[in-house]
Amino acid sequence: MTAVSFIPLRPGLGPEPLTERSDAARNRERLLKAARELVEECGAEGLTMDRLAEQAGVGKGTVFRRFGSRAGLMLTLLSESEAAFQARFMFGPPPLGPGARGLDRLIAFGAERILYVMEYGELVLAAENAARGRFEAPPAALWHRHIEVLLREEGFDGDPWLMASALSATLDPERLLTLVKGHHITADRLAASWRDLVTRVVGDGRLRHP
Amino acid sequence: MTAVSFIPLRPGLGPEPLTERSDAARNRERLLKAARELVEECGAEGLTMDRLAEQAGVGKGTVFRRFGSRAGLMLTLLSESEAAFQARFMFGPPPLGPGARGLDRLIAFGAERILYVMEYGELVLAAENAARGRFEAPPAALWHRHIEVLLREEGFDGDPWLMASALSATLDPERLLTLVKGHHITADRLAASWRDLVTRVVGDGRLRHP
DNA sequence: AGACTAAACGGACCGCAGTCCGTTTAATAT
DNA sequence: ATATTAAACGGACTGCGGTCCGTTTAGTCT
Repeated sequence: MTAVSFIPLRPGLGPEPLTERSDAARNRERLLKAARELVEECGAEGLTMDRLAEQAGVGKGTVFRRFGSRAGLMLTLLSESEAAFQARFMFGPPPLGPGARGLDRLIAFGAERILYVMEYGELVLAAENAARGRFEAPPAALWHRHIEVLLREEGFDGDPWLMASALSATLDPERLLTLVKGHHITADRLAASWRDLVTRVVGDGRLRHP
Repeated sequence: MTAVSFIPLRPGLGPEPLTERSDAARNRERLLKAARELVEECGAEGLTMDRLAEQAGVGKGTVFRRFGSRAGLMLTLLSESEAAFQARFMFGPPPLGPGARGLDRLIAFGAERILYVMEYGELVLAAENAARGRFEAPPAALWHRHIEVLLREEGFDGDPWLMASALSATLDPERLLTLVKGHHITADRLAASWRDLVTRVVGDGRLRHP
């Protein structure tokens, strides 16, 4: 298994070619500031690339040069909170972080993910499909690996890669948001169902061999 | 539980207000013919509403009047095969249709669904989110119910509605297509993983109490 | 300071889905 | 036949994401 680099995302945060031209840096600041303002007052879906360019006092081409696409921009806006989330389940305290049993970490992971989507829903949704290019590296791949590892840790006897993919699909932001906003399902109920699902999937020994 | 009407979809197939004006009927035929031709030669993603209107020799407004949206059009193009699929799992022979045990029907359902997505993938994808209006009634709701019923039949002790939703998410066309086309997973492997998943979820008695 | 160059810039431009509204027309009533 | 009218029509229009390419400029080299 190859090593997983921490936080593979960061479309436009640090100096990309190691030295960034001053005007580029200035415009990046302007753009991020303007983007946060627009999201603040219009919501994520109210942010259009034209409006962003105008608000930042910058040409439209510059916006796309920097972020590649709208999804890439959203990914950038999310990168801090995503990184924090990643850090918590990779290095944080149990039961989310290492130190707890795999099943418990899985349960905690789902619960936290649900809360995360509740909080950043709009952005997450808008960031979902960043164009494959030299931009973006969506965080989803990391959860997938994470879930797969935890399944293996629990001695999952099956197809851990695909099962991890299936479990990830279950936490899809669009599904979660539809359930919560459209069907008035509570986050607690979602978390309970997730707990039930993963428990059955790992085939909890306490249940199977009482 | 309220009755489920068979084939709630059919945006523009039959005479809608029971008597359809002759020019409307004529244009509907033209549009469907042109749409099928375009999909044939350009694929689903190559079909644009402008091109369709032109090819059919019809104004753009007419296209939208008829189908409501691009997704609505795709839904219409799919309606025959969708109806056939529905008929098979609702009224067809076991193990897909009634007569088999719930778990076996679930397994068969997933396998068939996977094959279906392999075949009509592009269209299914393009049809995914039809606008909520007087158009469309996406088939997804029906599968959800179907899965829920089968879970209950197996004596599922949990939150059958949400679990059915989670299992549906697992069969999401976008996920399946990404897996097959992007990661070269075979349909067989997908079906096997689905089988594994639902077996664990219903908590197969043969496994739990050997 | 002046020349050079690669990078950054910006806005006109494109194709697309979807809307609006003035015009045409099929069916019906007289 | 003619008048009426509700429905269907069609294409100009909007707003969007994304691209292209000629122009400007920051940093460097002499």
